[in-house]
Amino acid sequence: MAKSTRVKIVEKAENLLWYRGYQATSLNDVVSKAGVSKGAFFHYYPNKQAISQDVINKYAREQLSVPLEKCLSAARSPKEGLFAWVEGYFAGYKSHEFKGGCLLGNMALELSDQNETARETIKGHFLELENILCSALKPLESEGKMLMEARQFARLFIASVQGITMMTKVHKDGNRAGREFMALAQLIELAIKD
Amino acid sequence: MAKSTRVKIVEKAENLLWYRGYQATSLNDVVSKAGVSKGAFFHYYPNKQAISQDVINKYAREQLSVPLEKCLSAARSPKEGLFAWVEGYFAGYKSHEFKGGCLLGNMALELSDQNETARETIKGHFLELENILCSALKPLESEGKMLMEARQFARLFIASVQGITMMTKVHKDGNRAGREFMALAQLIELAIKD
DNA sequence: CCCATATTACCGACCAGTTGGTCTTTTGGG
DNA sequence: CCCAAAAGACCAACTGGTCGGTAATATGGG
Repeated sequence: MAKSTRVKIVEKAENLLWYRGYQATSLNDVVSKAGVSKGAFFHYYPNKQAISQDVINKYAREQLSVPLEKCLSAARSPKEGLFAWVEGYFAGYKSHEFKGGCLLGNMALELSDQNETARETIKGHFLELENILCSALKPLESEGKMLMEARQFARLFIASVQGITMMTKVHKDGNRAGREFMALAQLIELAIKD
Repeated sequence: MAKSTRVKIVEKAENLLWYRGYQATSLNDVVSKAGVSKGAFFHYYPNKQAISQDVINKYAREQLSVPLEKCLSAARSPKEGLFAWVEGYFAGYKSHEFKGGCLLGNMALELSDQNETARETIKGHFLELENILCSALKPLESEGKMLMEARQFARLFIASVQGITMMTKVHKDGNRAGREFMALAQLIELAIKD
């Protein structure tokens, strides 16, 4: 079955918002690249903000929380789950030649000060990631295996992932990126005992 | 002496680029807020890119590398220098109500994929910070006080600062921000022995 | 089953406003 | 008088969004 107009729009919008950002993505771009008319776009979405919200939610779910949960539940221990996730995230990023980075992080910096509702949405997604990590790490904390409070570690981990994603986008160097993500693994190693 | 037109332009441009980003800052805004004419602007700068480069360089020097070097050289040890810098950075950020974040990081995400020369400029500034940190930490490495390679730690530190700055911009919560920056201090504590 | 009536999906010209940038003109100190 | 500095009118291209209209699809009574 052919892709519905709505799906064509949201997929192209995700792609453009991811790789160009909010301001640099024009609705004309979205509709022409998606092969639909301006009218069709405004039939489904009232404005640019609305589709951006949709895209942010879709991205956070499909690219972040679902994979993270999958890694954590599939692994034999939270620590191994984290390693697996870092590896997968790095591989995916590398396969895109370190372009785009994390849509959620990009939108976070571009929109947080300009659009309060976007900020709230993004904040919610980051909190969800934090909670997913926390609920996986809490057991370790009770066993005394955490060298840092679980929640504190979760926050530092998320921030480091975002920071490393940024640095990798700037440097666009595979070797360096590898070492950068290795440092992330070292952080896990430092903070969680076996 | 009164501020020269050039200075008025660059200061206002820095302010707008910092708090709104590249695309969201229009030259009309810059000139009207700076109280100068369009003609005056284009007398000093050939285009928007050029002044953005100037602003990025000014910011990286005045807000990042100079303060970092000052903290490291004033402290009794690199570790204490880092703590002092984190504290100062946090205090400055807080006094702006966690708005804007780090101009260099903002531009990194917004421009790295759109403008190769901007990317190179930003990359250079991040490398400089890395080198400043490295040269301060190398001695500790020889003394066996580093639990992580000095360069590796420097990179993780810079990335974490960027990530935490991002998270703080999103959450805009003073208590949370304090804990977030505390985690940064813990990272230093974990990686450097006394 | 047929067909009138709604409803939804879609089209693309068009709108006012803004953008980065150009060009001619004016100003005023040395 | 000269010329760097400054002014601001102006421009084509583009922006997000509107609008009047058409085509396709459901719906439901006779």
